[in-house]
Amino acid sequence: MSQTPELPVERSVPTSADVARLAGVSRATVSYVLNNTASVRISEATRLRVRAAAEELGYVPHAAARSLRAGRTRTVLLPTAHLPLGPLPGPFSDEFQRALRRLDYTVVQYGSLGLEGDEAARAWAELRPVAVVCLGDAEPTAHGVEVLKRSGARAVVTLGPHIVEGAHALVMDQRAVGGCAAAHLIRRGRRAVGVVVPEEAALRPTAGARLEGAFAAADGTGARIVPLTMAYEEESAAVLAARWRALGLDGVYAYDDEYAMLLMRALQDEGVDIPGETAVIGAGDLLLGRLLRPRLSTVSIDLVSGRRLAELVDRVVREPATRPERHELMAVGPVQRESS
Amino acid sequence: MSQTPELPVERSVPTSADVARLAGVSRATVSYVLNNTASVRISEATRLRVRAAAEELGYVPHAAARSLRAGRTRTVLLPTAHLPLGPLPGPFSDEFQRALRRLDYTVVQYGSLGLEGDEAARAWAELRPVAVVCLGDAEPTAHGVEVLKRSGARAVVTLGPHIVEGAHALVMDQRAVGGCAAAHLIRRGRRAVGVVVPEEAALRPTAGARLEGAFAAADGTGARIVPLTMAYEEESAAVLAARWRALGLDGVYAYDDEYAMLLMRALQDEGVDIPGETAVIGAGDLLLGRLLRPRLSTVSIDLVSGRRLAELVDRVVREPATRPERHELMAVGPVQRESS
DNA sequence: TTGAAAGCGGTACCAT
DNA sequence: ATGGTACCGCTTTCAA
Repeated sequence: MSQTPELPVERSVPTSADVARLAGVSRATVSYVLNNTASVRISEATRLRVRAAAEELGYVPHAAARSLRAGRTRTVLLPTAHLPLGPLPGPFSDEFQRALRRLDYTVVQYGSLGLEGDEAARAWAELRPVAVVCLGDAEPTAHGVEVLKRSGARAVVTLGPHIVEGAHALVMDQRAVGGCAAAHLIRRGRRAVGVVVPEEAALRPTAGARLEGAFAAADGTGARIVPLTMAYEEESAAVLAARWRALGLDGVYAYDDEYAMLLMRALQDEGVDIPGETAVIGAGDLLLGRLLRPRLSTVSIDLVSGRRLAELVDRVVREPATRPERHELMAVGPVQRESS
Repeated sequence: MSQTPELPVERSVPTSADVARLAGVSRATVSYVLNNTASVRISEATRLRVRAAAEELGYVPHAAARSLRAGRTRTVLLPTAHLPLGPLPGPFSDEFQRALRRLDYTVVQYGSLGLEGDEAARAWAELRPVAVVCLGDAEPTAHGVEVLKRSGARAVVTLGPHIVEGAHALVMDQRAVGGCAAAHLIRRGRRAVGVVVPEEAALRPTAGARLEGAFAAADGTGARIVPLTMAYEEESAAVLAARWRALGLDGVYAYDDEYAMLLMRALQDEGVDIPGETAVIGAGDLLLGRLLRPRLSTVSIDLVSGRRLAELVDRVVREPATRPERHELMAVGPVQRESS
């Protein structure tokens, strides 16, 4: 408190009025210049004065004031329950964000960790996003969608497994993943197929859909599906592996590659031959799956490009009359390696 | 710009004035009731009427209007270049966010993908966050910090490797990670230690700091450090492995566990004995590292709890006079397994 | 070419 | 116990 020359610490934040004063013009002029408003012609001299003043003051426009006045935002909200975006690969979200930014949206990710259902939707609605894109975890309820729409959201898009009533759904059907995995195992002659369902709560929606898909794939083939719960921990995998032979399974789809790698190692430690005794398949086609021996079979999940999803969002925003559609955003296919 | 195609469906978003009208009270009263303003006493009957009206209309307050009036937000901005949060483990960020929410902040992650340096800082400043916490990637420049402060940010916290001038820095020194890894290898008798530097641009800051730490650890020990670039792809690892013997290294610290697993497999395929011929160590203590054989040695990175970091942020926000400090937020330690 | 002024949706002070 | 009202910072008619 005594050494530095008393900086007026609480110097107030510069507003467009400050810029106007310094440049000797009106606030309106400042707005015109800084926004390059095409419908108004401002002399070059004035433009320079305004720009210089803004620069000197370190003026940054106030987004809240701007959107309050405009009556709408360009905010696209991505709610996330779990931080590393649920079941989506990194490159996809990167591309998605870039594309949205190029379309002049402000992409904001809102961590909804402590919030439940409708409470979360309310919190999102307070920000008046023009669109809400739910990437897998953090699904909105039907009522939540209603709240968002009422608050001005022109597009509520869900990539989750279910169609949420009222949402302009772009459905990414996780059932296809489970179906593909189970079908692959059955095609290769397995008749008793375990399906790992992670205990982690955040993965439940995805896991449930994948399991559902596995059941559907087994339907009418004579093969049976056995759900198995497991946590992402070595011990949990070991416990499951210990009772493996009692289960009498000859194949297992282990939710995703990480769970599959974990389980496969536990089974090997238990002396289970893979794929002889039990075939193993994961999902996601992680690079690391190729490092184990035997190499891990997997289900590759190709998403539509982030760019295309961004364009879809943009279209719905501009024409909210668009009927909720069901776009297929995901292409899945089995990748057979050595574990199946 | 003509963009409102007069949709009849465009029922306007309910405001507190609508609620007031429906409840037959003034806007002030609505505000008092909905915010439970302690300094004002409202009759129970009125409260009920207001609440019912708000409910019926599906009223959600407008965050922008509120913070415009308040003159400040409770927004904590987490800029992220890469979407799944940079080099931080998931549980940490989860906890951090939860804790901030409990302290009544609104946590918003802002994807800064297409933005460069000062441009990014400007974009963040438009949101008038009360605090900005940079979690590793997306470091602000000194000028960026200045812009943020001027725009009203009370705390600019960086967890990156460098102290940014003006930022209330809580430094997470990634150099310690590299130092720990290198020291471990040297302690175990290795004299020529490779350090993998990922080619991925997003990892550069972290990787650079870790490399720097490795150099420092080798200093004066007679051991030498050899930087090696590698991309996160099987082929890149194979290329590196192919010229391994020519490099004459007897140890390698491979940035993190994922790179380490990739490289280790490539080396094994090349016939390099691990750890006999070359010791390998990663960082991050991933579960998957234990699944390979030999089991991967690693550097465990324990962060201060997210809760504590949240409390630090809160303190700086409430007492911005707090001198920029250098907190040690990270505790690292070697975890020796079989690969070293 | 520029300025004055009316709001956007809330909040909080001051009356009543 | 409530209502009236003046703002917050910015955009955008409408006039000059």
